[in-house]
Amino acid sequence: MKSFDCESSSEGDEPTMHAIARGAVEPPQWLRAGGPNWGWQAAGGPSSSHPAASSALDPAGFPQFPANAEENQQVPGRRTPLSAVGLSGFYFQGGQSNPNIVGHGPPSDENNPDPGCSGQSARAQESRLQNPQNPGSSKGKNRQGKTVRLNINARERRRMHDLNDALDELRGVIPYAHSPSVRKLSKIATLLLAKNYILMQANALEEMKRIIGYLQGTAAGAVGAGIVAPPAFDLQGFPAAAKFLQQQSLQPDGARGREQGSGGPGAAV
DNA sequence: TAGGCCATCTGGTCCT
DNA sequence: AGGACCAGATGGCCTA
Repeated sequence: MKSFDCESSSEGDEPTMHAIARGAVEPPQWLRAGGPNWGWQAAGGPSSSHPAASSALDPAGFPQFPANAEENQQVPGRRTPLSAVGLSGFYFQGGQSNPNIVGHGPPSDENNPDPGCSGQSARAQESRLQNPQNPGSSKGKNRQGKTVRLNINARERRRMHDLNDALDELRGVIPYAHSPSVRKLSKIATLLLAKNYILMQANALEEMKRIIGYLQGTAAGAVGAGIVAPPAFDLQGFPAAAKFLQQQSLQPDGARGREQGSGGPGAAV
């Protein structure tokens, strides 16, 4: 598919997507970036060479969690269902004047797409609408063949609509800038972003488990007394914990206690 | 104007 | 046989 050949995009929010979706497969980066940034951080991988990579670090582009479906529908570029614009049955209205477009019984709107609204090619429309000038004996068969073809087309259209609906739902649950002024994520962007979001969540979960295990492993009351990692304890795999402990060690005792209660950087985990 | 994205049509393949 | 799935082709829309 050509869409997958050239992923660079000219769309407004696409740059954010690229840095996130293609490069950020090393989630720990988001924890190392100072502050409770639960956002997408460019991982400095291959994607960092992408001209748009830096924009992914822009907090302004940071996720505003799940917008509702209504908001999604306001996003420019949103596909408009034929039925939603009152174009159901368009084909059959035309088909009545064109003997080649006939159906068996009352047609469903799915069988009657709107040639003016759809993006179908003129070639496709022409081949479907043209009169083949076949002999009368094959006319019935031809009509039946057209009906079969229309049914197949309708099913395929419905299938693609279902796929798009699923993609819309996916857009609704992954963090990115949901806004009427921001164009919705492309399909490929949605999939890549979702993939990295899952990886990030899994990574966060792993780290949280390690932190909990570590805290449970330390002597009771260690936090109140001032947390100090055991000499042999390797904090390399605990970026957030390391940062937390470092801050703890730099703060006076009083401030330390307050910080623990008010949810400091460590609380972001 | 070129490039990206998309919807649709279409024919092929596989499965039930 | 009919339906689901897939990929290629095509043209429209939008943006830089």
